[in-house]
Amino acid sequence: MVGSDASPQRRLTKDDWTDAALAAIAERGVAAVAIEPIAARLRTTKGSFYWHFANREALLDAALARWEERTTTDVIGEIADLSDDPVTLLRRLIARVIGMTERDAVGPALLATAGEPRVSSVLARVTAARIDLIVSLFQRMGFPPDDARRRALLAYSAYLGHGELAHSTPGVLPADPDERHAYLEDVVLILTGRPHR
Amino acid sequence: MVGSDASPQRRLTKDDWTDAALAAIAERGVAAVAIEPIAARLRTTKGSFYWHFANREALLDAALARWEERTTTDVIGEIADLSDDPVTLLRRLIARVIGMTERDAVGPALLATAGEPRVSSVLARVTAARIDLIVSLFQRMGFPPDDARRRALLAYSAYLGHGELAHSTPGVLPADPDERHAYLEDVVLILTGRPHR
DNA sequence: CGGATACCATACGGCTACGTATGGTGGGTC
DNA sequence: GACCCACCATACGTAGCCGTATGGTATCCG
Repeated sequence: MVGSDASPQRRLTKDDWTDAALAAIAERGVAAVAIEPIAARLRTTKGSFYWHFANREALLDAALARWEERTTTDVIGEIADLSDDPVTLLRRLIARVIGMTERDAVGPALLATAGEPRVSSVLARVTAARIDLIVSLFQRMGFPPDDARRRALLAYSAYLGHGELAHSTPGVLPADPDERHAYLEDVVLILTGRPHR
Repeated sequence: MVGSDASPQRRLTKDDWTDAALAAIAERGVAAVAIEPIAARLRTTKGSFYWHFANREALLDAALARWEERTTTDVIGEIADLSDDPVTLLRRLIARVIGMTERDAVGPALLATAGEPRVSSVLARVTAARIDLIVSLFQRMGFPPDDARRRALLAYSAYLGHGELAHSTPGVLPADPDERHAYLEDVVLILTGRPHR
């Protein structure tokens, strides 16, 4: 349920195929990047595909590259406004996750296929960039570097895990908007709070 | 890298096939539960498989059931000794996760295939059981029910996410044992600490 | 030691996906 | 209006996997 099924009768571009591949990944995993099924969804045939791409691998690479770019540029670039105070930024970052129950399902799908080298290298870059951003937020809150890194790891783990929950068993997450907001506030307080001695 | 490839020349049991299927899931996802490749790994043929099982679905069901049983019995039963104090239990629970870098990779693989009904029902049960356990821990620490549930959600999200990180990009996690221990202590303190006003 | 039963190998047909080859078609350009 | 080239459909051969059918071997049991 991402890019829908495309209009019937117009010419396709390389990007149409890439988007369809990402939609397939989001729905049924990397293994679902198969030319003929996607062609059927796009209401075209392999003939179109093999004009735009050399083979299946090329399509997968293009999809991964597109996701990497979108993910890093959008999320990180949009958040890291660095004019606001770090707690606000962290809250915004977390809200972005908690807010959308229907998240981008590509990330989870890729995590499951971390075995493939192509996938794992993309994942490594995206993960590192995101964690570094969160580390910098905690540092700007006054946490010493080691402490900041541990908190960032915890925060990012929670981010990933929340995504998995939303995608796999959304029933356990708060459905009511008020509860979601309370949860968000609680998470921020817990992650930013100095523990009692 | 779980069950290795089995000895060459003895008779196989149903459980041998089930274990091999779980190993396949751990390595390459649910889609890797394919009879002929697994048969090759077990150094036998489909003839063996179709004597023990009706079809591929039956094998997948058996593998999922086995994982569910192992997961709930082992982890929950072993932790929920309920004689110790809840903070110790939580620490033990978290340590079990942080401790093994090489985790059981079946969980992450299943999360990725939450689309399939068979997978999702197993996941729902396991997830609910685990979260309920953690909720009870926080309640026994004195947190009111709503608060306890939110903290449990955060803790379980972190659990899942940590597993994903360990499985996909272990490089970002602390490698040094001392650092791992410091991380564990920090996580416990953060998750159990009352936030400052 | 002869038969029955449990377990396995092999061969087959059907399906689906990959990749290639080759022949359309339609919208720009002179 | 002839042409060309970007773009697509169709047909083909190959390969991997499913599920069935059927025959083979090993082990137990009387």
